[in-house]
Amino acid sequence: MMKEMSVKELLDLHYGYLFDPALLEEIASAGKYKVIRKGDKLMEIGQHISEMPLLFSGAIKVLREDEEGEELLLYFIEKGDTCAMSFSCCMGTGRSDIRAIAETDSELLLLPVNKMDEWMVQYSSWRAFILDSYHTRLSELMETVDTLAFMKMDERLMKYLKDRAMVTQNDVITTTHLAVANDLHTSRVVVSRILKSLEKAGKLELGRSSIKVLAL
DNA sequence: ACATTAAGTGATT
DNA sequence: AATCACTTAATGT
Repeated sequence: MMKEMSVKELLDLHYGYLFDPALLEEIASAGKYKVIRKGDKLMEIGQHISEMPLLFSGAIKVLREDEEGEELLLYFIEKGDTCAMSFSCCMGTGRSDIRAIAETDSELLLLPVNKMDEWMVQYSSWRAFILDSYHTRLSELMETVDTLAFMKMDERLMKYLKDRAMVTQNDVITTTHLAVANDLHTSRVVVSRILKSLEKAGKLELGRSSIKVLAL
């Protein structure tokens, strides 16, 4: 239906109001446009980072891993967002602390870190954007910490499902209880039990490999 | 038809 | 909330 858009057009559409024309031009020429499919891995723990993603559409899931290789979901990066963390990561160790996987099909632009550095001093709009992104990421991280520390498993699960429905723009989540358990760092049995009780409470509808969130 | 994977459940810690 | 053990149900080949 929609005609193919050039990178520049996509940039103008999603970020035009944020950056000044000169910067938009630079971003368009320096960035590498990429389309990724659901489930694709964007970043692995320990992998070297030399680029920062700028999301046009879709959502990226950011995970942490413990010593035994068990995962834990940190947060989602949505369209119009970026991961400024990768910037500081490059300045420091240069290696990723996290794993990033596409939650949905997504379009993004990869920006080389050295360029970002230049833009920081040249463009105040870029500086403001990075700072704001930093703030957003930190807030989300703190929210995750709160969730982990203060909420019970059933509340955590419900929040997780709502978040996931939100970023995918879809109240039906296609996943397995096992996959959910891995994201929340718990066991499948626990997830199955809580999901059942949430269904009885009328908050969900369960199917094989699908969960429909009703209480949005 | 058979094997595999997803989900449900009681009992125990 | 986690783990074990076992069952049932849906799906893939």
